[in-house]
Amino acid sequence: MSSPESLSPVEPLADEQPAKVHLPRTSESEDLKKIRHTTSHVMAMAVQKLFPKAQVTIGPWTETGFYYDFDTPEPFSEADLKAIKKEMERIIKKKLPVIREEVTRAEAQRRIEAIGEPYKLEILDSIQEPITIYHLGKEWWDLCAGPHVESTADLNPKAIALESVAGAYWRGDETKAQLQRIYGTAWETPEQLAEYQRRKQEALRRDHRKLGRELGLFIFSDSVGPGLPLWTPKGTVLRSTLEDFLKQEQIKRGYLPVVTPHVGRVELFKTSGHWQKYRDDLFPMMGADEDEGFVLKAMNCPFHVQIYKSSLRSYRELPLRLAEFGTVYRYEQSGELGGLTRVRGFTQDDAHLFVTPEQLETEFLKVVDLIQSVFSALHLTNFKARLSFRDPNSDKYIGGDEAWNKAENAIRHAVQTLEMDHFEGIGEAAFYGPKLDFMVQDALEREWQLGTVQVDYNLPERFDLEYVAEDGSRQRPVMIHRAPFGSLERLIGILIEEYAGDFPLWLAPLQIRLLPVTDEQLSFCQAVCDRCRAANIRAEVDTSGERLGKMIRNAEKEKVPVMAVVGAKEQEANALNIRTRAAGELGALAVAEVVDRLQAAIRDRRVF
RNA sequence: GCUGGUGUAGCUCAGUCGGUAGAGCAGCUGAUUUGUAAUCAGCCGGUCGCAGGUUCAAAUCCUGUCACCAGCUCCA
Repeated sequence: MSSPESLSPVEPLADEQPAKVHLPRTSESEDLKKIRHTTSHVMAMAVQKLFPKAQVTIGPWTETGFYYDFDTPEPFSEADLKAIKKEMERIIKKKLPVIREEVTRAEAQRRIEAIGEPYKLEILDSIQEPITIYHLGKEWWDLCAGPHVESTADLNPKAIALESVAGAYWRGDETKAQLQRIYGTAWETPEQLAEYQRRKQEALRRDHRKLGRELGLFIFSDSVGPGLPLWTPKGTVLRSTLEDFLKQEQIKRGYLPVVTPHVGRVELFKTSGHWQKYRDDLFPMMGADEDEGFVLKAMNCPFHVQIYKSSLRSYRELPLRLAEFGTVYRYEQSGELGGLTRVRGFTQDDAHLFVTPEQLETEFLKVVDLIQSVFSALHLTNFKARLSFRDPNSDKYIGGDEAWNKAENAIRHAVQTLEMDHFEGIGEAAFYGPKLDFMVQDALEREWQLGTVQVDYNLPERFDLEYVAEDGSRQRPVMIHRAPFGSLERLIGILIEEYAGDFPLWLAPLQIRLLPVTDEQLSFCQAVCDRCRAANIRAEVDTSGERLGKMIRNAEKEKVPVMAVVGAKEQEANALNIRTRAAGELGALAVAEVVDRLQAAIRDRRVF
């Protein structure tokens, strides 16, 4: 991964929340791969022993464990899982040898037909030679590419756990049968298993849903509806600080701010093509079935396009960069919603760049540079860049081959120029063009897309956009859609987990809290607080009348970065006794010095 | 949307075999005026997610429904 120059030194985080612990993953260890493969076979064998009617389908390993899908008349209960685990222990104790056998396609087919498992036949059709079968002693076998351990004696039942049951569609296809999937995890030693489980617990502690409630950043209300977060005062400070930060960066780079409505005519989205493509995801409003009807805005592009179209554009005006923090609404499937990472109403830090074909690559590079500098200011170093290209065998994309190839090459070239670590995701493109996505992981190591840059030859076509070129001819501009944050909601969710709630000073909803040792210092504290606020520092006085120890405890729990203790001595000397979360007690400092240092630290996005 | 799990006070959680709900924290009030992570006492707080059903009696059993969590599918 490229490491762009940091805009500010890395801020140390208070270590109350342990740092992420890296566990060995299957992709890194051949031994774990073997263990998980064999364990999954043992589980399938156990299931078939206890539930002879269960059809076994497929059972790969995952990064932290394994799963197997079964077609059963009755879903598995928790009691069933316990019984299956017991049966697995019995099988492991038998010390069955794991034997690899290479067979011809015809032979494999004959054997599968003999045991009557139609799912295996489908799998057989889709796999390449050589076809291998792995046996557990003489009692059970399955098609499997391996590798496996040599004997079930190599498995440690105490390092294995069955975790959950979930529905999963056969071959991931919604229209096909839903199977019962059992997830498990397997390790070399019980200690590794315990470490893995402890790690999952820890992830739960830095979960943004939990921290968001504890720190009072946002809420959900049953009366408002699922997937619609409400921002409390503290969360709103965080939001607008991020917004202001990006707005300033954008002004420096020649973006022009715009504001567009939250609803628009159905007709607009028919022209853009979104209506046909994403009909079910739009929130309908009155008369949405007719062209005169309205829907809630689900994307900003068609609105910005209207602004572009509002006058005849000259090549001298391009690139035209229209930016808006646009709130959009999408009716996501209910099972998809979760915390701030997947919501139904969210604010995109959206901008649309209208450029000439010649400007495309330069502008694309500039956008990527902006995204990199934003990520670096936020200390989000743990991201991956994904080149999202179309699947050449699918027909869900709009636009000609030539335009697609041109755009894909431009993106590839840009990424190479910036020497950015990346991977290609075939079939991940938007229907109107290829894109470059920035992926980050949440506390539970699930991947989310944040920033995105998308090239679009389609909308200019559909809306018949033009500019007047140097030679007086009418030309078609290219559009770049881009959102460094992706959505403010998702970004904040990820940031809460990344920082474990411990926001850097410049982002912290409250930056300094003044703690009067006795009521005698209340008015002095109030005066200092006013002075801080006048200097744009987010300050507050603790008026609870509690003892100092309790006030400090409360401030620490709320993760206030700077605390100022004020007793008789400090008031006398016009000073503050500073304690920071990151560095502890710093001793007495003059009020003026504290204000200056705070201002500078906030401006430079540093620690106090 | 599908499969499984979970819903008890603002938060974290008890609640046995069906017999009309309990703790800590938070909040409020009072006393205390306190020097670097919890001062003491009292008080307030619940249609047990919601709606039906079974029963003399339901937080507890049954059905439906809503929300949340994990996974699947989708994702501009």
